[in-house]
Amino acid sequence: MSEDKPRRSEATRAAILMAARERFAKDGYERATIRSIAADAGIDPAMVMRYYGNKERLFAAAAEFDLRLPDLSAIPQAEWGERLIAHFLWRWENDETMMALLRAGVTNEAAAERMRTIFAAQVGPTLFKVADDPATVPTRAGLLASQILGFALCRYILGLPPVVDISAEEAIRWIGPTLQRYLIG
Amino acid sequence: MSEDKPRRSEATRAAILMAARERFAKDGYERATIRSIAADAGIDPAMVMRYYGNKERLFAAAAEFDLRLPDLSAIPQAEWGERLIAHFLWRWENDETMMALLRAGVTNEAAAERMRTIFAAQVGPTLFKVADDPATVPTRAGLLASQILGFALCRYILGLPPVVDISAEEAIRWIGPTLQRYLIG
DNA sequence: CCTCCAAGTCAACAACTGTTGGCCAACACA
DNA sequence: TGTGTTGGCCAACAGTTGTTGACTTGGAGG
Repeated sequence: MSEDKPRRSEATRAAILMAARERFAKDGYERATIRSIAADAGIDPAMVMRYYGNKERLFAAAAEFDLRLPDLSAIPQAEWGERLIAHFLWRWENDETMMALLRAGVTNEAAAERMRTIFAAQVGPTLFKVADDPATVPTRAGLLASQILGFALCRYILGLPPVVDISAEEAIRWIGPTLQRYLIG
Repeated sequence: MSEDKPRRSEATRAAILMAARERFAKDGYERATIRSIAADAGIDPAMVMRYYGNKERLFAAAAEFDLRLPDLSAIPQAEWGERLIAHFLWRWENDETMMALLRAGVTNEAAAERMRTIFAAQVGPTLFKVADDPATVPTRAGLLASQILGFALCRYILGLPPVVDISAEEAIRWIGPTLQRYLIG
């Protein structure tokens, strides 16, 4: 009545979600069409609507994301910066949800709002737990995000040649100290 | 014959270009429609086609951009980082072409290619002129771009609250040293 | 056997897109 | 006066989009 009990089959439901994440990551929000997502999942476009209602809610479901930030209190303070950039490098290359979120967030306000929420809910608390001066945490978290997102933007989305060519070890050696300074400098 | 001599009126031609830059900056490439641009310019959509041929070429014209990088050899080396971030902050807030380029570059391959070209043609040479070791210039330029673009992304596009709230002076004090290290560290 | 219902397909809708070609008004010049 | 030419508008095209509702299938339960 109040909440309809929709028909469902977990298998195709998951297939839709996977295809959606791929398309949103590759094409962004507007160019990823319901039809292309359905084709990738091997089903009819109408199924996508039946399972997720509309495109906006499909994106919301596909963009559910956990940064899986490490517990900094279990890591020597001197290694925080390097561990963080290494973590994000690995995360970015093994979960296309981040790419979907960033590509969509640049042109779609709802996706941008989602990124802000994830940032506030996951980055903030991680830093607060180990902060000397809580008052500076938001600024430090923001600067952290700016360097990490900027590197990902240049490397995975814009494909700036010199940034693409940087090895993982080099990236850690260059960017680790930057994050370190933003965290405790 | 071979090349048609199109009808033109510099006034409306410029109005179209200005409206296009605004729309591309606000909406990105796919959501900025010829019709909305024409409406902003107060003319008929067909005029846009007559003056610029098609959407892709209109964007190419609207995304013509000069970073106006300062000549580092005329600045004390110790100030390079702060001067650069201050310059970009000012540039970003006074020319929406950068926003148009970034918003479009994230979902449109031609726009991304344009950003790569601008980067290679304007950032590389500026650093080469004052470099000790030319071999490291591309990497340094790439890291520079990652921090600057990342900050702009968080501040002007995603609108992460703590990054939006940072004052210009704070931004210069935090990010200047980062760029300094990427340049000569 | 029949019945029922979830799972899925099909065809169409209205809106919007980039793009095209024909038409009109005004002015320049002979 | 007539004749181009320039700058602009209008209406329509073909294709694509998100979305909807009616139809078909296939298996489980009686």
